[in-house]
Amino acid sequence: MTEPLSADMFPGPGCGDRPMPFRVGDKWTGWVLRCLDAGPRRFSELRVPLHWVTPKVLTETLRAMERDGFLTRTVHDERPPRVTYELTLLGRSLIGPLDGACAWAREHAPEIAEARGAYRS
Amino acid sequence: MTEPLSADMFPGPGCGDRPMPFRVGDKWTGWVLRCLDAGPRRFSELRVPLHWVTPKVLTETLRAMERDGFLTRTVHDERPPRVTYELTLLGRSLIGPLDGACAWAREHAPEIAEARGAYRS
DNA sequence: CAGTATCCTAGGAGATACTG
DNA sequence: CAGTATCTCCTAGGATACTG
Repeated sequence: MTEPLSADMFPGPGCGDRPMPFRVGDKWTGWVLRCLDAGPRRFSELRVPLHWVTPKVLTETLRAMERDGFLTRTVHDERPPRVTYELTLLGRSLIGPLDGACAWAREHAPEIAEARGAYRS
Repeated sequence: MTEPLSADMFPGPGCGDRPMPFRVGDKWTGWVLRCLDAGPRRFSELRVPLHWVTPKVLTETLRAMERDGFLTRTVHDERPPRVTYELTLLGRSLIGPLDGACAWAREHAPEIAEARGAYRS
């Protein structure tokens, strides 16, 4: 059994505002990758840490990732309905570069902030 | 003396259309990084390989990179005017993750293409 | 529960033309 | 040479409400 995802797994919508010069796929793809890293999740589980993403946009993100072969969408024939999303091997292979990007950001974000502060005109 | 940049250094505008789930900064930031990798370049030099980017957009890209401390812009007091762009250490530090992203794309692009082809609905 | 259906808007990006 | 100045357009993304 995988641990439940925390509602404050990510600091907030502000994440996207930090000086992060890397982007994986669509705006929320990176966060979804993180959420699915530990195992399959259902839609409502993803909505917990990503509560600042509307269901429409989350659906779009998930569909795009499915289309590109990053994850599989499984509809379980139950009542109430249960749908789970799980990373494919291809999707997992994105984690490496994603970690690289995050490491870069963690290391260099202060320099960007400083450069922005010093920038005039 | 650095080698001149080739007009077909990049396949074409289609580059951006290939399944490339990574993005560094703005749309053309990655390409500019590549162009400046070998040494400082002037505006018109950059326009050679990036001839499918309008001057306005290229300027915007360069200004954003300058603002974030990725490159320096030097105006030489000459006639005709000469302006050169050069990567900072911070800008150079982006090359590593960029290479990682490109390696990923080179290795996995076929899988994405296949997934897209197989995707129905 | 797991989404759709609508409507709307900001700004990234491009085309075209002009200038210190 | 190294850019500006306008104008325009598109679509990713969001707000809100509803449904099988």
